[in-house]
Amino acid sequence: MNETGPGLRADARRNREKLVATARTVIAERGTAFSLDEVARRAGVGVGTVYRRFSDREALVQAVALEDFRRVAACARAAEAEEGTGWDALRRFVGEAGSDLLLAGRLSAWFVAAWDSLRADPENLRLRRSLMEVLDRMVSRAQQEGAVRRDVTGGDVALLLARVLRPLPGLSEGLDDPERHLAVVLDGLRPVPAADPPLPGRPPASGELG
Amino acid sequence: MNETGPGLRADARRNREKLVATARTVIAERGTAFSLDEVARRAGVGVGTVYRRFSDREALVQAVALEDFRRVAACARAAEAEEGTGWDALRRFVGEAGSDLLLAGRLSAWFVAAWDSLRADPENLRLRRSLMEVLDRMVSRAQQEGAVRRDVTGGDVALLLARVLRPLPGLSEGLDDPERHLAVVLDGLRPVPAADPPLPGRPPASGELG
Amino acid sequence: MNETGPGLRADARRNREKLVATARTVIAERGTAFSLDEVARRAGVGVGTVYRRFSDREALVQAVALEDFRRVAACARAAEAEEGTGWDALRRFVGEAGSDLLLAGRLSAWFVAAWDSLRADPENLRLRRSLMEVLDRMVSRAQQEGAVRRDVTGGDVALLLARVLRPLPGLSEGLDDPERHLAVVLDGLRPVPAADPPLPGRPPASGELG
Amino acid sequence: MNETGPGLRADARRNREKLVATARTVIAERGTAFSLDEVARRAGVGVGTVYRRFSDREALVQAVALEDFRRVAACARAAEAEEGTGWDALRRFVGEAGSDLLLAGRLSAWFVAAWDSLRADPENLRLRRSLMEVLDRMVSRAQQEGAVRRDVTGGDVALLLARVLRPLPGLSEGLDDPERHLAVVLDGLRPVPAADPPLPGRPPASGELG
DNA sequence: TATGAATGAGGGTTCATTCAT
DNA sequence: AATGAATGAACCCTCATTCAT
Repeated sequence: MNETGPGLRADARRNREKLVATARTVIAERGTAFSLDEVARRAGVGVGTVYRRFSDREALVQAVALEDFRRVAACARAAEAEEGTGWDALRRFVGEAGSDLLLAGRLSAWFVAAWDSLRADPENLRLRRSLMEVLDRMVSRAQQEGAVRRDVTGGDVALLLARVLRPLPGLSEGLDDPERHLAVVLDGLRPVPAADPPLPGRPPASGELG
Repeated sequence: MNETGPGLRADARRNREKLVATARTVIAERGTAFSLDEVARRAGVGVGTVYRRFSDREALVQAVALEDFRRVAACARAAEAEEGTGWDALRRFVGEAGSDLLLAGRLSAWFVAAWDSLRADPENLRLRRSLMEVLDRMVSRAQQEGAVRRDVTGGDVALLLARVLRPLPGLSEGLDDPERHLAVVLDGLRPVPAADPPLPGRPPASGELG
Repeated sequence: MNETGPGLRADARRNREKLVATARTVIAERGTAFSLDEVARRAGVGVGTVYRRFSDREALVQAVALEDFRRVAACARAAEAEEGTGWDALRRFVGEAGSDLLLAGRLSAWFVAAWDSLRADPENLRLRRSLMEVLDRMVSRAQQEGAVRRDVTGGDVALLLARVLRPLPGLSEGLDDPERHLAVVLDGLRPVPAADPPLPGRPPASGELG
Repeated sequence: MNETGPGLRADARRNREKLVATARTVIAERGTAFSLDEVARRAGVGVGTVYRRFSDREALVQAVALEDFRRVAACARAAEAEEGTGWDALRRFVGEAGSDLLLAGRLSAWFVAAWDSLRADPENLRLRRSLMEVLDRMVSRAQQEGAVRRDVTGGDVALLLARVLRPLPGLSEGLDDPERHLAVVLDGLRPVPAADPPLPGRPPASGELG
């Protein structure tokens, strides 16, 4: 059900891609309460085609999330490879998540909701693991550079991104500005002046998320 | 449809309260995909009674959100009245939102979804305005105290709370720790060392949220 | 889901009865491939009403089978009580199954298909047990009277009835005459002249069917 | 659509045969609720191929029934030719129907359901006529031998076989033993002691079935 | 006023059938 | 000729909402 390779006929692959893209849009609009019929209609195909490609609703959601994770993971790897410091890499990644990657980021964040079934997919698992490893390395380097407080982990970054990137539905245009609030969070990750108490709770291990 | 006053017969009011409380529980369990039948059953009344009290599904959700907003607003007023500094008040309010107010906070955050229809209800409007005024005052005082960066508003605080408090569904037990991440956000609100760039975007005016 | 008692409102009970009766007809026409929508339409109610009374398709089938089993069991008890010999009771029961009970008999026979789920219903279990006990007694008595061959059991009678009563779909009118073939079977149950070999296979114990 | 002759390319004929054989198996497993996709998949061809060979679902079912009728008819002719008496031929035929021919018998019995459309196919018509003629001859001879009651016809035998051979779905393993009950029926065809009343109803003329 | 029965639109899913490759 | 992708009607079932009791 996750055929993406060249095994698919050209038109079938086009349809599949159209479906995933349409699903992303519809989901962004309607949230999890989207309807497969609507996706099919707006993609210009019959419902049957949706079911030929995706065994069920869940599978379609997974496919969207998978594509998003791919982009996010690629972006993280690029930031790590091309930036000179851990902090710069982290800042670039978070920045891109909030602007260029916004939609992708929102959706993969949103679909953390499907965590259980996502976990089942091998490629998804691999992607999440890889993403967590990159984030952990970025955070560690930035901590050694003295640029990030020592009591956070890559997992914290992932979860904070997920929290902030999800859309706040119902807000009037322009109010839902995740970039702005990501910047606040980024500053919250800086080393703290002595006065403030350390973070409560337990830092999430990357294995728990990846 | 939102009669809460003494105009209601005693048993009718009891039913109404039971329904709102049950709805809160059911919504917390099932998310937005809860069913009115289940609420009615678990409240021990017929569906008809739900409709006598709440014109439709939306109205019930609003009623729950309203009660939550009331608690949140009361908490903010108490923090403002009882704490010596704006920063202490802000910290206390955010802290309570993450612990004591957690459920209420999550729900009201969740129901930001119903923002448009919530706006219609006069009491809700009043509550939100009042909450926003308190938050704005807290932030202003804390900024004058030099405890909070100058480029944020009470609206930023409200939105950041909403973002962080919403549950991250699908996480394994213990991973979804909003208190921890509220602490990061709180630190992000502190005045920043000169190096970091100012927040991007536009500060939300309290009127846009209240 | 099997409320038949007085707990049901009068109109609700009327609807329930109409639904079971309609279902019996539709099933007789279409076989197991009948549609709930058609049952609802022909009963003059909405689909929702079907689902309010019967948790699912299976439950409706069970309800039909249950009513049929009730009639069949009652008929067997009457035959046993009112006929002077085991053979007469057996002959009367089989005869009634083929004429008066025809439809009921066919359906309960047909719905042996749902054996597994039917087994789950306590009343159904009780009815089938009771029916098997009566049949076993009839056969035993008739065997002692020398009227029935000694190598058959009440279970054989039940299975033979089930086989012969099911409709032979597609036959032109008048060709599907189960009464005629029940008479052949009844004669086949008579003690056999010495020459013929005994029945092959193993006699079914009544416990296996009841 | 029923090309079986040499007009078909070798691979096409192989496909056709594979499809009929697979269909028989799948139908035996799933009953009438089988799906063409499953047949195609298990036969190792595309659905399109099914439709190239069989105009629709019905036609495939007919093809299966046809092959079965062929076997049954051949078996009847062999019994008639090789047995010394009409009774022996009849007994052998019925016995083989219950053992060797069991599956074929069940299926053709099952597909009496498709009687109407079967009637349309010329080969099927010819086969059924031929089978009925053989059965009528067997019964007549056996009646002249004094081995079979005078009030039954070949059509009765055909219908009784159809009734008894159809599977009783839902029975636990071993309970559905058609051989045993065919033996009862065979005994029921014997001449009856004077006491019993003659068969009710009207003997089916072979023309009505063939 | 409270109850819960009835309604029917709508969503998920399957599958016979058609058609582009 | 074979393949399997696409289509869409039909079915099961749920649930918000209305209405008779």
